[in-house]
Amino acid sequence: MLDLAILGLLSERDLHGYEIRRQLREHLGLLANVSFGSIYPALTRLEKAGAVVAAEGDPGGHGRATTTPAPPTGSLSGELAVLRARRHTAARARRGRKVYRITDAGRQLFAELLAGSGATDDARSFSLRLAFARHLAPQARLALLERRRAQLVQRLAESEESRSDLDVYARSVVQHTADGLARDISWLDTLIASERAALVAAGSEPRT
Amino acid sequence: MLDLAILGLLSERDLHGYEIRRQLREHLGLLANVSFGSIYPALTRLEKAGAVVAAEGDPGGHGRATTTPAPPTGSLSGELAVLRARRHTAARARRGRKVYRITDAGRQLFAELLAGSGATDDARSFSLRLAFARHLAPQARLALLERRRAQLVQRLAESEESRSDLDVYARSVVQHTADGLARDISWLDTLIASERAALVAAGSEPRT
DNA sequence: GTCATCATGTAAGCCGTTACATGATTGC
DNA sequence: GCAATCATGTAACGGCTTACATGATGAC
Repeated sequence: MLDLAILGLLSERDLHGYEIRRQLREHLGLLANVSFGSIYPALTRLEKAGAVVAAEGDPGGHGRATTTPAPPTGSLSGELAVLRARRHTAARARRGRKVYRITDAGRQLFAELLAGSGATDDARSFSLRLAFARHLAPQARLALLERRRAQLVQRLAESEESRSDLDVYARSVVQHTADGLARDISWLDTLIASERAALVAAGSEPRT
Repeated sequence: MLDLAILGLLSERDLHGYEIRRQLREHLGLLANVSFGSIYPALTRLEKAGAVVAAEGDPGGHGRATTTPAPPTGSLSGELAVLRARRHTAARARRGRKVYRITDAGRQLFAELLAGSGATDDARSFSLRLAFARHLAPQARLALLERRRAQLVQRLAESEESRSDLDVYARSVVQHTADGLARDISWLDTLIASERAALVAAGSEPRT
């Protein structure tokens, strides 16, 4: 889950750990309070797995040529980010600030996590995927939404079948949860509808 | 969190682990899929802490007098539960089925967890507390609701202040989340209002 | 006689947290 | 020179999950 978020952010621009956290907690409210104790190990893990590479942020003038000597393959925004990050620090050595760049393998991993054969169960995981849905093929996007919808419908059904001998408070909680499910479902319905419309507009047949 | 749930269920009737799980996943949809690997260790922990005592469910006729020889202190429902559990098995030894009963220490722990000086942060924890709010003093109940309300209001404010350069999907997620927060807040408002009304009806001043 | 359900437990591991330790840079 | 913020990391631990191991009972 964290991996997905990190790769998602990195697939837009190169970032260092501290920045990643900021984006996570401001930008997306989802993973509101992920801590450094989470992020840094995650980055290390991803680096070992070859999903990202780290470039030391100018540690004294002897170059940022750690692994990738700035390949021209579409990473213009990445280079800009590095510059931006270095901007108001001029050329000073700002402590080993490691700027991470996603690799091709990383992009592939990201795609896999996003498509997510692995359990889409929880709300956070789904929200996160949806937040990055832009990187998904239209059909995959639609599939994601529909899978989620099916889950919620099922849960709603289950919650309805056992409205038993609860007291006021428990009942209120259960009811509110059910209402929330219904609301989520109709939200998904609008999203699904607009995805369908987009698919139709693009010319292909959107039948499930 | 699990401890709270378990103690809450046990404070209503004596139960064995398997039953606890059932109640959790049917009754309350909250902790939908807690697994045995969670529950049994939790029970063991609680037993060690003296919060519950276990009575072997008739393991051959040599008595269920493990720790408490059925004290007359209000545990009538507990005894009934044991009988109910044994009912359709007649007098057969149904494998060491451990029926747990909450102790006075357990009730106290339950009260503490319910009042919750410890972080009320997450939705699950709050919902769980509210579901057991019946066991709370009216003022504590109100305090719980208002604390939660304050949290949500703050989160909503934070989410509003950073509606930045997100794409359609991310924006939709953020917006939907914010809507959910607003909805939760107005739900809490109705609950708070009815708690206030109850307090007034009971004769005391509900200021704060 | 075998399958579903009831029933309890252990072990390994994931994913994340808090707390700790360190240090550089900027602004006052 | 001191505090706030930026920046990275480690260690210990918490809570829950999955998978595994075991066995009794009842229904068909």
